[in-house]
Amino acid sequence: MGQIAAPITTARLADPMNSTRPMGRILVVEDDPAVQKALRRLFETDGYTVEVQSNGRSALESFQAAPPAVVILDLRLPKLSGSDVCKEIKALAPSLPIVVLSATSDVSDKVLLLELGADDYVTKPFSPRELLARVRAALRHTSRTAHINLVSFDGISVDFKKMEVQRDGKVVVLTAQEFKTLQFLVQNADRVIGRDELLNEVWGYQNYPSTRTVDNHILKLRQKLERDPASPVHFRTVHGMGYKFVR
Amino acid sequence: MGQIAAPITTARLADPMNSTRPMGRILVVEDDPAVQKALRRLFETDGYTVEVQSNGRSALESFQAAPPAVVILDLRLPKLSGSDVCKEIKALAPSLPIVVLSATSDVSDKVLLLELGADDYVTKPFSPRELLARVRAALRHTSRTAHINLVSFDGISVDFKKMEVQRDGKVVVLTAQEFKTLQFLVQNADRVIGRDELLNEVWGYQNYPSTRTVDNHILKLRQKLERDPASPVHFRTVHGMGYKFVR
DNA sequence: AAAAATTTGTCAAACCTTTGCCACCGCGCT
DNA sequence: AGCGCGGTGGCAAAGGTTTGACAAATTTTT
Repeated sequence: MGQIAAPITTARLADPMNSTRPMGRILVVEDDPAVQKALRRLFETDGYTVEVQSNGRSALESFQAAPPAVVILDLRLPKLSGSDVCKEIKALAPSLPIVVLSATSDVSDKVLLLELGADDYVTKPFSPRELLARVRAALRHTSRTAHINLVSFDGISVDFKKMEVQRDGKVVVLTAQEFKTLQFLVQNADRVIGRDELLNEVWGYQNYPSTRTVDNHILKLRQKLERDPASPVHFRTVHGMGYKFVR
Repeated sequence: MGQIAAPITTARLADPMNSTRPMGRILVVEDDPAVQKALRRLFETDGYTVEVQSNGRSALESFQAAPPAVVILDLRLPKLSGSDVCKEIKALAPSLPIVVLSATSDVSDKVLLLELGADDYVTKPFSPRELLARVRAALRHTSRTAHINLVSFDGISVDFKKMEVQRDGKVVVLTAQEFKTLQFLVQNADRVIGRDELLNEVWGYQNYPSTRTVDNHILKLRQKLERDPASPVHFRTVHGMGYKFVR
């Protein structure tokens, strides 16, 4: 298991670019304490919340108590075999991605994998980067439901795919964070959103700056997008509550 | 040979909004009943219509009776070898994508595949997600990029078929990796693409280098193709997000 | 109705990340 | 051994984000 012990990837920033979601919870089902520790560190460094279970039974219990966003499952498990856990979970939540860790490639039977309903598969020894990449990919796929590419209102158009905003036909340059904020607001139009919620949803659990930061970003959005930033129409503040975006 | 030794296809991004698309029919040619069952379930879950054939002969018959959108082909087959089936199909319908399931990652297989005209292949312990992704990619490939062999802009022309790039009439030599990166970018023009996504789609999972590597390749592309590499026009960086190719 | 308390707007400096670029290492091919 | 390509790590520069202070606005208390 050399590679797992390898130096962890450079502490990446919470958000792997193309998502505005907070990182999710990960359920790691693994009996080897060393691997547990390594995985925990790996994912926590990347901004996920990690829960570890050492055996199949407790994993299923934990799963039912609070379903995570992804499950990482070792096939060799005490109490209840990995395959059974996998099947159980798939029965309960078919769309929840499961990444299987297998000790060797001797499980080389594709049948097994397919039958299990696992979504992805990594053989040990695996590289931290690869596992991370697969988890990210898994998350990306499931959360891509109902994705809008383009919204426009009042001469402003927001293209989520190109990450481009135009006002009256002219491109307005937004920074990454500004864009993410905008995206979240637009996707939650008409709803009052507290600073805390924005912080959670846009900034993620990793870095939790002061609430002033939110104000600043709203400010910038108003300056860049409102016709009269002094009396904002779209980015409204709801005193004592937060902000609300209306078209 | 050098550059063309690269994998037959470049993996592609799964389409974000495939939920409403009319997914096609898939012809699965596979003799192991267990795998048959698993594959059927996998694809039907994803919305495809699946037809299964257990041997080469019946596969060809079925194929002629009603051509599917994609063929998934196991190489080890009774009656008629997978390679023959592949050749036959390619002879009848050159543009129809075929994804081959190969038992081993034997190199000779890959060469063989190229000769056969398969569009993609998946080697033995494969993950369902991966297979699904490849099928989706194959479908998109034919529907979108199949006929586009050549793209040109700003005095630069990219010939995907010949794997050749020219700038102002002069051939520019790109390495395999550079070319693949270029190809992915061009095929996803105008969209912001994160380093992670590039890593996934261009580099693949098996070797997952540092994100720095992506920067380097972009750098090279800029040096080789941009008129003024210092202020790139086509290979734009989107700070905090990734890169975006625009013509 | 004024004062006090709380919340929000605004700005620029401080701080931290990300990117561009380069030199270097290693592996496979001749 | 030499070459070329792909990958790594480091450094400086570029660019963004966060903070903290204070003004302005709003609500709550006297």
